[in-house]
Amino acid sequence: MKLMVLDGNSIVNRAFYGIRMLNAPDGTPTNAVYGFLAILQRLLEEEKPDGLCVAFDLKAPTFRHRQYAGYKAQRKPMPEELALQMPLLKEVLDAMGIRRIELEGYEADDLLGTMCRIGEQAGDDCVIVTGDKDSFQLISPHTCVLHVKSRMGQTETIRYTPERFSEEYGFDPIRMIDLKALMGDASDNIPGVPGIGEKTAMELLHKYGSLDGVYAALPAADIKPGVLKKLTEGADSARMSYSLATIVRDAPVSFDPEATRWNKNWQPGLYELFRRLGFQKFIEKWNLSPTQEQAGDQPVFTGSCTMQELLTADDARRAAEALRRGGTVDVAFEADFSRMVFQRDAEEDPAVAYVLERGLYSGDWDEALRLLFDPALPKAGHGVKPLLCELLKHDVPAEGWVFDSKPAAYLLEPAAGSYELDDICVKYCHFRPAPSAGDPGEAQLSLLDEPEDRAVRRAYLAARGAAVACLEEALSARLRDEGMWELYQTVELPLLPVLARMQAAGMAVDRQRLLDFGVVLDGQLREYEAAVHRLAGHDFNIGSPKQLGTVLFEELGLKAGKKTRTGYSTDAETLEKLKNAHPIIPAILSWRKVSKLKSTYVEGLSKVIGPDGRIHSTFHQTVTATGRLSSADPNLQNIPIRREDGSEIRKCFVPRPGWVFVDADYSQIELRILAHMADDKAMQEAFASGEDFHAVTASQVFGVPLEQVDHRLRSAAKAVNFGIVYGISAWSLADDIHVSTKEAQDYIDAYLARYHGVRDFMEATKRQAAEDGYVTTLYGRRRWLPELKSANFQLRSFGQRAAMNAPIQGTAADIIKLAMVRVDGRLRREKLQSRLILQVHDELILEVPKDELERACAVLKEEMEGAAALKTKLVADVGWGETWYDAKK
DNA sequence: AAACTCACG
DNA sequence: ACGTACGTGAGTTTC
Repeated sequence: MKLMVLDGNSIVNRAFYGIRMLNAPDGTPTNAVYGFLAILQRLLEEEKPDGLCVAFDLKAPTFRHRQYAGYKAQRKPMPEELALQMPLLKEVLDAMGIRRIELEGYEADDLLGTMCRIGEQAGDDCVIVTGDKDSFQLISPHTCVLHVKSRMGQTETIRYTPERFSEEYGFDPIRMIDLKALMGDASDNIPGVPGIGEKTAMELLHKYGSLDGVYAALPAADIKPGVLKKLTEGADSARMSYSLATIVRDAPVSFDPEATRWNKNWQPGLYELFRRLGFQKFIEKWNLSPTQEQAGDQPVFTGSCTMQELLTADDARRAAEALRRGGTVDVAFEADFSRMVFQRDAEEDPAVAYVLERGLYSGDWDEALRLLFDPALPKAGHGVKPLLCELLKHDVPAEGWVFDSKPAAYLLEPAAGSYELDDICVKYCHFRPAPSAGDPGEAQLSLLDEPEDRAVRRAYLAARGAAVACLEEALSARLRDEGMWELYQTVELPLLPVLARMQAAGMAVDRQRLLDFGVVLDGQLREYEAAVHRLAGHDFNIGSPKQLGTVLFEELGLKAGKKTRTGYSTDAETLEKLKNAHPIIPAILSWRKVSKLKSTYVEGLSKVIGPDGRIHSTFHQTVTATGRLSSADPNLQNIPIRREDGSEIRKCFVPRPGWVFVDADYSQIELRILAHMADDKAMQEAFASGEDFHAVTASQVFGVPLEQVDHRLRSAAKAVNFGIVYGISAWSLADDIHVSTKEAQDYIDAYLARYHGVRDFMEATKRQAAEDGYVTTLYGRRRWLPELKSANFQLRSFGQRAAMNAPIQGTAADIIKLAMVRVDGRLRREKLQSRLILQVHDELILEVPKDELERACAVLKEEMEGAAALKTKLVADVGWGETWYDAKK
């Protein structure tokens, strides 16, 4: 059988520091337990062990041979939040029916060692899961270690087999004991040989194989005199350390691998326990249900009402008339728009829901839509953008929408990831929308799986409509409380129809030109491929980083740079450094570049050209943490431009015949926002001078006259400017511009000294973020930063950088969104045919009839520059042309 | 599904 | 001491 044994203490520790603070509804901290379960769940899926057992430390004042005076004395006490969770974890494991083991006076390691020995002797394969490296000495042909690491809040495991271990350490796993005997381990209070660190210890072991080998060779060995002295003097300590580092493999336990067999043998009370802890995810994941009655966890709201089918044009007219007499009309619809439900949002009795179904309606469908989506009718819904696009396809105006719960929920929690109506309804209104039981068709919850059940679906839609009404009240109040009501009313909500119109309009593509370019790329691709294969001496898949790594770093013996988890890093930055080391490198870089252009852009874009010859991207309004839009299917916000040969793609984007593109981008909008928000006079002056901003920065920061700022100096200043916006650190700036960390720190210091307004602003922002748990933009958009409270250094640092970046990036997002609303509104008010078709973060693109060119350019520039009155005036640079490439040039 | 790489602001 | 630039989406390979 396959036996999996886990180091409970070590894993829970990793989980605690790796996962942000979580609490059960009653306030009990749960992040460590949650993290442990997340890891366990993944391991169960990936490893599919037959048996499993979790070992825990149980320290007691009894004698044990690994103990000596002061052992573990230096280890910091467990934080209270974690200590509280230990009994909880054990309770959870018991309820899950998972065996655990602990023994007075023994550490988890010893129990793991003992269990694996017994398992191996019984012919089992063992997998040890731990976050410590101590257990590496247990690795054998039948025992491997899964090492749990957490980085950037994500946990991952690395499998150490004897081969993998030897590859990394250069000696056998059992020599791990020797290594520790030499270098010691502060966290385990193993002294080792004083003065010998990891490097020296590794070197010695590589040379002499073992601790005994080192001391056997000692007198005559070619060891540096200093090291020799330390080894001689530390001999006793080394011996003692050796025995301290040796894991016990015969702890007095009666362990039977068979008794650990596990197959989801849940114990009674597991559901209740998970519910109490708020582990909804695991309840769903493992399909747990309450053992007894224990009806649903949320009150169910049915939105019960009288259904009225709309079958004829007359029905539709009458319904529209009736709806006009209520307040807001709540609309719910099927994803394919084949069925829609309209309800009056008022405490009217009896409540009526009008049902419009494509299959049942006898009149002209488009006319029905026009009647029921009358711009004069105030309407509300959830996630209505797709509906608006559909309406536009039918020439029905997308106007008169007064509320959409999806962008509202997004503003309240922009990092939530998903805003399903049911979920936010539970969250903000404390009920789950469900069909009413009294409706025709005896709607049952279980029937929800049967979409063909018309009555159930209608009732469900009615419940959704009712939910929207409740959400409007709840979310509006929350938005007001949190200072985002105006942002919602003046930016997000009005933007909705603008985005819908952009999506519906799409952007035309010169398919032939795209395909021709594809043929050119194909030729290049073959050339580069042949060159790479020839230089490698054989064929292989250049697109496989794994194979590429083997060829470069093993066969050709090039010097590997940084490593990734799974092997050698082969990204462009790494290869760039090797450019002169071997002629294969430039060929690979060229292949990569061409291959990317071909597959992502030529092929990717060709695939999504619609029957109308245009590409209709989706602009997501509820995705980014900062308030930006994102674009998908396809992503039109990452079309090449930076490199010469990539911009050929932009030449394939063309307006309809007789029209042109007008393109405008904000000049340095983020830095202008920074100058304004930080109220930094020096930076504001730099902008006011009208000179090249990065050059002025260079001049001011490095104390050089403007005329003497050369390219190198300007580049450095530009990098610092970017770094400041991203939440800078010397380490990463150094990495980016290839200078020493000290030099980078000097640049930053000089910058912040010159722009002390920026320095104060960043400090104030960080302090504010720590106090409030969130940061805001100029217009009140919020980003929550739970990472700031993390016990994990990396996560916390990330939170601080995000805290500095979000107000700037987010304010830029606010401004361009407002600009979009203004541009769209003005074009329509002035009865121009020109239309907004694309946004790329700081850039807007219009499709414009040639005779409107001048007007459109003026409108675009004015509305963009006038979108915000900053102390540092906004500047938009406008261009136009027959292709996207030409318009931006 | 996750990892890697790379396109954009 | 710790080790990352901020924000996205897509194609390919590998597990």
